[in-house]
Amino acid sequence: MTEKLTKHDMVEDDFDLANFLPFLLNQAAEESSLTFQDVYKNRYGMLRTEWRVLFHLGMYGRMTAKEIGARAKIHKTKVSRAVQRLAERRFITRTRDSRDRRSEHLELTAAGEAAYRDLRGVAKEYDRKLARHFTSGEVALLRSMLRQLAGIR
Amino acid sequence: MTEKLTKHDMVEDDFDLANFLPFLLNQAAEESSLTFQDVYKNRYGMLRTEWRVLFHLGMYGRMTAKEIGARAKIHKTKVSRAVQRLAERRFITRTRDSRDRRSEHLELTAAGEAAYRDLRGVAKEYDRKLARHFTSGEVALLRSMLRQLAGIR
DNA sequence: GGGTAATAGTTGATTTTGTAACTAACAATA
DNA sequence: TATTGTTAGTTACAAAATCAACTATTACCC
Repeated sequence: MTEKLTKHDMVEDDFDLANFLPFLLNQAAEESSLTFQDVYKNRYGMLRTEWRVLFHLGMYGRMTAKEIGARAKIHKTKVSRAVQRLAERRFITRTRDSRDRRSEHLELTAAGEAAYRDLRGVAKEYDRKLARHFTSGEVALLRSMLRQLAGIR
Repeated sequence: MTEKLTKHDMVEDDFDLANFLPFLLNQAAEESSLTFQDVYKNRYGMLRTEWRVLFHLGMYGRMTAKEIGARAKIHKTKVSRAVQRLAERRFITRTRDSRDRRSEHLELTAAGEAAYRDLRGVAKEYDRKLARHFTSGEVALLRSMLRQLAGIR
């Protein structure tokens, strides 16, 4: 006597959306961002985009808004607003390019540099904490895969 | 003659923010979401949260807004609004629980089910495409690590 | 050179999200 | 059964993201 099965009792497909990579990536990204967000938010009143801009400038040095957008894949309007706020708070300086006066070069001030170092220290610690769950080989592989998925070659 | 080095020439630290896990996770998540977003956005006019709610209902069947929020870690206000929109568009039905009239049970309509199947098919194909860059062992490890980082045990 | 297209960055309008306060229903306890 | 506390879900308002249009400047090219 075969009873009627609901659609959810039947195995229709071997694909399980709970393992869908974009879904898992988003969940992991969101979860791992939250803890760190508290730090730059509470300690420096920064938004996520601002922290990203700050860390790109801290990591690679002087560059234009466009370059930051390209590297970090942040839309130019977001970069523009983040730059405004960071400049207001004296974390960065903006200087027009003399040869192409449309663009301007952004650079960390001493205060920006200090914030960057501070946050980088926290980030380092937090990264260690996240990596602690895995072997160093696993973490290396994870980073490499994420870089590839992110389109960073 | 030791020249003055700029701060970026010096190695101050072994930690490179370009490898910061939350950063890499976000980049990978964003990149991998974009392609798929186009599908549910253009094909069904859905937002990300709506697609997520739809797929939870499609995957696990009838459940309440609260359960969806708990499983997918989506805030209740986001779920509430997604449910409203999905119900307006007749992708889901809402029926009050007779024993506890605060909560209601959500279920896919035929149209919702069709959309779910369609999108799941696209997702499956896309997942395969993403996984193609790696060995199956690598992908399995990746998923498992992401689950752990996401706090899904 | 003059006209057109392209580029860097900004601004404004519209959507979407986040936060907090709220309603309605239920539970527990005295 | 009144009192107080919880819970499911909604709503209102503020914050932020998105999208399109805009300014100013440079590049192209006839």
